[in-house]
Amino acid sequence: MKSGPTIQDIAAAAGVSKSTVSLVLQQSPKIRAETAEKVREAARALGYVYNRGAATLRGRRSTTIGMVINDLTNPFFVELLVAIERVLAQSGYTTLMAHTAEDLEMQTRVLQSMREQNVAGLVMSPALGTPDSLPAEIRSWGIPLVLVMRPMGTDVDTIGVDNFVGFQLATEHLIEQGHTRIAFAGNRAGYTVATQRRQGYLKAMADHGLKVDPRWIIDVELTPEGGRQAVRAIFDLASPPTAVVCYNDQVAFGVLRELDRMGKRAGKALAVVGCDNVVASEHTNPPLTTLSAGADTLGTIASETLLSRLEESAHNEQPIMQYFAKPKLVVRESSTGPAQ
Amino acid sequence: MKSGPTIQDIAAAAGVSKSTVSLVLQQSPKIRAETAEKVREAARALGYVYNRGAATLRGRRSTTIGMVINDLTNPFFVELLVAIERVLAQSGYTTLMAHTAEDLEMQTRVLQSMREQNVAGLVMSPALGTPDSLPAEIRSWGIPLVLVMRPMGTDVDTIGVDNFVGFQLATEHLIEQGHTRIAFAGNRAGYTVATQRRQGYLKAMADHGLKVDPRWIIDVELTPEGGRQAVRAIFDLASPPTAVVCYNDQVAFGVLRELDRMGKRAGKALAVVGCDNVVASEHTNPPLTTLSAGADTLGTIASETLLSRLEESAHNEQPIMQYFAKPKLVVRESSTGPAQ
DNA sequence: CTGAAAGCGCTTACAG
DNA sequence: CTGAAAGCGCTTACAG
Repeated sequence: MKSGPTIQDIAAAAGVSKSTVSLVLQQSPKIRAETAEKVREAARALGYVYNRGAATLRGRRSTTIGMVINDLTNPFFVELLVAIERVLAQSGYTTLMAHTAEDLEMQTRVLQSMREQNVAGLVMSPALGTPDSLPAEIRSWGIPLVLVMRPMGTDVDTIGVDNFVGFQLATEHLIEQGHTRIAFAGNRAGYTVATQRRQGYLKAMADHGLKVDPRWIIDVELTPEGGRQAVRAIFDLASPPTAVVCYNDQVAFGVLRELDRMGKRAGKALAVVGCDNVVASEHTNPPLTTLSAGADTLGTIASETLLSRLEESAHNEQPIMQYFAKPKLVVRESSTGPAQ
Repeated sequence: MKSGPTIQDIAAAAGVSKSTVSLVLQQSPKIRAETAEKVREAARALGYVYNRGAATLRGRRSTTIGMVINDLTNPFFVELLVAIERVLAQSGYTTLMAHTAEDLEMQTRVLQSMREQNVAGLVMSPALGTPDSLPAEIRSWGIPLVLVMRPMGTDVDTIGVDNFVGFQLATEHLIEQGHTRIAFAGNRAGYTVATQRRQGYLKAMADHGLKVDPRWIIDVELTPEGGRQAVRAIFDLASPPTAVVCYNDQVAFGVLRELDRMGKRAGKALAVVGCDNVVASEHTNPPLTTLSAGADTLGTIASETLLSRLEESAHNEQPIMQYFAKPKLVVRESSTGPAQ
């Protein structure tokens, strides 16, 4: 860190005061055009770089936003992150990113670090097992928080998907294809999102008068390896299901892989539906039918929710935002077989 | 941003001076243990949060590292990012992340923003078409720079892979399987990394006395869609190649997909090798043979290179680091067929 | 081992 | 429309 010219140096070069330089840099209309031009010229000539840290300290408002993500190995979150970063950058904010890898201790460290860095706001997808009290704690720090994908009560701005409706949709699609024995892969006990998804599945089954064998509801890790286990569990049954709804695309990828290894074809031996519509789902063999929440749209809404919180004053507080997008089903070969 | 207690408040509560509090927070051995404990207790009681921005301003050294990545949709870079972040966090640094999406204007903006944020150092995978002068320019800013994956001359610390050796290896593996007509998918004119990879491929072919039809060297986008085009180009030839070396796993995914669509099986109709060993390469159908550079190792080395630059003084400058890992070939079914 | 003082680079009322 | 002055929260020589 060698320290370059400061506004003081510009002021001297342009023959004005520090205050004037500062106002010019903030594009203040209070400064005459010629003066402003003279100042900008001097700044350019000196190779001036604005010191945002000093401005934050003095001005008491920061332009960095913290983004805490639980799982960057899931491409859906990468797409979400990219979308959020894009919108925030357009509004002049810098994104401080952190990855918790579903580790609560890491999450605590990361949040601490973000406080120390003086973030103006926080977008967060909480790690599994995050205590329900965390949103209230963050609020007590005076940092606006928007939760993404993983709801934690109704007191905090939340952007996510309607998992119940989505999994109902996915299950009904399989029922329409003539399936009556449908499994659910990726149930995780005590995990809100998994519960919502399971209940959407159960609702669709019940609505169509289909019985569900408890062994069809398979608790596996939410990874490709989990998906492979699920397939083995399914074909271990005396009369195995003919279709499976997977917790997400990662699980579905494992399902497709294990089917292939067994010499079976997804869509024929077992109809498969995923969730997230990650880019790779279009390129699997066969291509994966999956629920699309639109990472791009969700990221945009999340950013905009946070931005409007940052702009609001004490008098014009807006109501809590709870937005759950209705997913769409993108039908590909894994659920229909090559015939269609 | 509500402003909490400062070291001044702690000093008052603990009955010591500001200086003492500051020293305690820096774990200075100059302070007696009892005094330190008293100060820490007061800080805890007041709910104190360290203001890193103020410290940076006064101390003239920053603890944030900028990380500029060209393509987060490629999971390899995500793995790299995660590794780098982990190592830097262990050394007390915070990572400021930015994604350029191969856009030069975006890259310029992002670098500007990082300068304003006072980053102590920069890890960067430059966007395609970055001018050769950029590393020198960044050096002139006084910010240490480590390049990852994409070399730009020998004057700057660079961590990457030996693409030449890697693609030689990949091609030789296919030759050992009995292939003599081998294509290269993902040549991009004027792109250093693509050139290195192509030359590794050509070397292996030449070493084994195999001729290369120019139409086997296929220039496509470095995406799954590019891979699909490559397959169509291959089977349009009168006597098509029986194997293909792909620029990276993304391209290979498209190749596998298009083969499947044509009712052909990778490993039988066409042997396929990728590069990067991204997590998903293990879960394709069939699983993908690919070059592994070890994102984790590379990320660790890159971070450590940067950290040692940050610690060095003017007197003990270390030589430029140019580290190119020899990739390993992970052999899976896409290059051997199910027989093996 | 601890305290008083200066100052990092900026912004923001307050005068004029 | 512009300038002089105070101060954001911290660190770092310098005394003692």
